[in-house]
Amino acid sequence: MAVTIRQIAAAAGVSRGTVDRVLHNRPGVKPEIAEHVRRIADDLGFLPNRAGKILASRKQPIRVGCFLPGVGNLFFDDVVRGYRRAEAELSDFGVSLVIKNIRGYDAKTHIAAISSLAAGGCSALCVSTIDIPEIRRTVNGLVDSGIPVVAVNTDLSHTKRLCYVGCDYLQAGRTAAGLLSLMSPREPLNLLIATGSLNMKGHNERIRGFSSTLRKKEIPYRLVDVFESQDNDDHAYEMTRGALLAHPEINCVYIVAAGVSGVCRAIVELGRQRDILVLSHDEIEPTRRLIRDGVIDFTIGQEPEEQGYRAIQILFDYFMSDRRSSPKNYITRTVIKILENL
Amino acid sequence: MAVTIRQIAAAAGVSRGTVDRVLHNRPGVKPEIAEHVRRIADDLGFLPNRAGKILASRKQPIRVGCFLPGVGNLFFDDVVRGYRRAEAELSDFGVSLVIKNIRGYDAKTHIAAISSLAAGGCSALCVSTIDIPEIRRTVNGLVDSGIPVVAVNTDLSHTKRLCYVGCDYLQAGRTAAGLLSLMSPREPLNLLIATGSLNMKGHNERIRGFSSTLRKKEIPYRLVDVFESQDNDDHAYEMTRGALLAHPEINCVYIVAAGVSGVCRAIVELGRQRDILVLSHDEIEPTRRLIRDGVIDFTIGQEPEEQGYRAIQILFDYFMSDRRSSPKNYITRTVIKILENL
DNA sequence: GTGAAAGCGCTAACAC
DNA sequence: GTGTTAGCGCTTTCAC
Repeated sequence: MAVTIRQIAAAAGVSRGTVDRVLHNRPGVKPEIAEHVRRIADDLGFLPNRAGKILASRKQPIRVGCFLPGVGNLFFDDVVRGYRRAEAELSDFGVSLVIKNIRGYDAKTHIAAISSLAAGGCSALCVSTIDIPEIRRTVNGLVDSGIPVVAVNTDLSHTKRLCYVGCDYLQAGRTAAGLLSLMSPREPLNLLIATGSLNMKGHNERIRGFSSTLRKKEIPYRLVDVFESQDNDDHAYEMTRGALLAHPEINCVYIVAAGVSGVCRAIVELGRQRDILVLSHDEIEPTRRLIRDGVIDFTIGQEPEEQGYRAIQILFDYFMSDRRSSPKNYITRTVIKILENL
Repeated sequence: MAVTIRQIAAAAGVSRGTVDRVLHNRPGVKPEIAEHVRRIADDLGFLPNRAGKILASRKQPIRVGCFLPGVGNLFFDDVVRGYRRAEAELSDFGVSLVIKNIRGYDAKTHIAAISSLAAGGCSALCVSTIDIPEIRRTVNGLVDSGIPVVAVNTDLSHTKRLCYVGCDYLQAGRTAAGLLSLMSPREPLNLLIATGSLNMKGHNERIRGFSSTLRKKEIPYRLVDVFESQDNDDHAYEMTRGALLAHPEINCVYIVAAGVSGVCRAIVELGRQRDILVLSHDEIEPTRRLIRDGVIDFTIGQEPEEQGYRAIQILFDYFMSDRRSSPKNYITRTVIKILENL
């Protein structure tokens, strides 16, 4: 049986209260006693028991605020599912969530929402937002005021966020190209890239990974056109249609982010789904349907549910370790999905 | 705050002890009172708090015995890793493991090992074994004597095992073929199949899924040869070498189970790695190396670590729910791995 | 500064 | 049959 705080107290000849004070670096213990207790705890290899900790700490429940721009973006539904699953598992341990789901990428709106979560009494935050200076400042401010923040799905570079939980965008792009190269196309690739936004670092990294791997594998390709869908299917449809009509030689469409339905609608309407290779990222229901319908050949996923789930687990562990743990980034796997393993 | 056993006791005008007895269907409570308490518990939506339960139940720690034939089979190392990770996470909750790792598939040895785990005071078992009558009988006997058994990686058909935690072999085979079909080979496939054993249901299911999907996709193929590696690399090497020499037209090798290193050694030695498509299952270190070396084109994995981890979690939840939960099978994902997403 | 004690929610041993 | 009580390991409050 593992060593308990009681045994340490007995061995050190002090009370359990004192041991607890020492172990939590709380004031009110004579330095020499503190040192003595610390030594004994170390010698005995003391590791606090989580079950006891959890039960006792129910008096200070943990409220986690989750911010995400998921309205109108099915992708985030899976992240929320992960959040909720973690909440269900940890609710008995005193964890509850407040989820703030908004639409779009307006910086002011994001800052206001994040700040209001913090003001609303959350003990920690999970945020999926844009990596720009104003937001980084906001996040740093929150961390300074004692609210740990986990960056979910999109990292916040050079901030004091606790850690990043999300995918490796570069690897995702590389994987798309790697799989494409295995398919050893007969003719040179005439490529149309439909990205989400050229302002989104993740999207650009996917493209960078994609093209660098194509070059490395010496796959001949020509980039015919690139456009931004702005996460809007109608817009994506128009742009795709225009590009395909203007450039009938296009034989491969790489959908980097949202807009999948729009892009594919154009492809199908022009009767090109048989002769155009279509690759995409992420795995929402419309994407799955398009794979089943034979329009999309494969998609590269990033385990969004796992991202939400892990972020909460990491925060919980962090609190349970007295905010001492300094968790590592958690990078979800790059998942290849084709019809058969959907 | 959730409703506690105390509140039920108060509401029902009885003691906490009585409530506990009712909730656990223990004898010694007048039926009408029991009914009354049950009603109140339902009305209040009582859900026992896991933290409390866990702490209290440390007096009866849970010992799980894990049996697997993993000696000499790297695949099982990952399953064990999953077992150990679950143990580490749950050790504070009173869970400990006894892992019995043996070599080979001799039925008598398996039965002896499994029985000895049960006799050794385990409260539950995880077993990866062969699905044959003698073993099914043994498992049923254990379950009858009150030891729940989870079938890990290989199901035990028509037994009283709690549930199956493992992959979908049929889907794995289908996915291999699906990906192969995306690679749209220029010439008809002349196929060599290297299976583990024709006695292993899982291996056969992979082959069945594989060939049915090839047919469905109308990929022209001819099965040139099939052999059993018996999980032995040297034997696999000899057989592969013989087949390739006898049939130089072979242009695709499907490695269904262990023996990957042996098969690939023959391919490389004969200088055929450039012109033969090589697909495999599972993802052990030699397989990864062979993918990096460009010998294997892709492999289909089954998340073995997740299997071990989940099996323990499921058993723990089962005990925490007073053995009432009757868990569902847990099927791990069919994972496609290529060089870029290894 | 330090010890003693109460309590988190649940279980089980022991009274009556 | 039922109530009471003593923990599980930890935190925190209140005395001294």
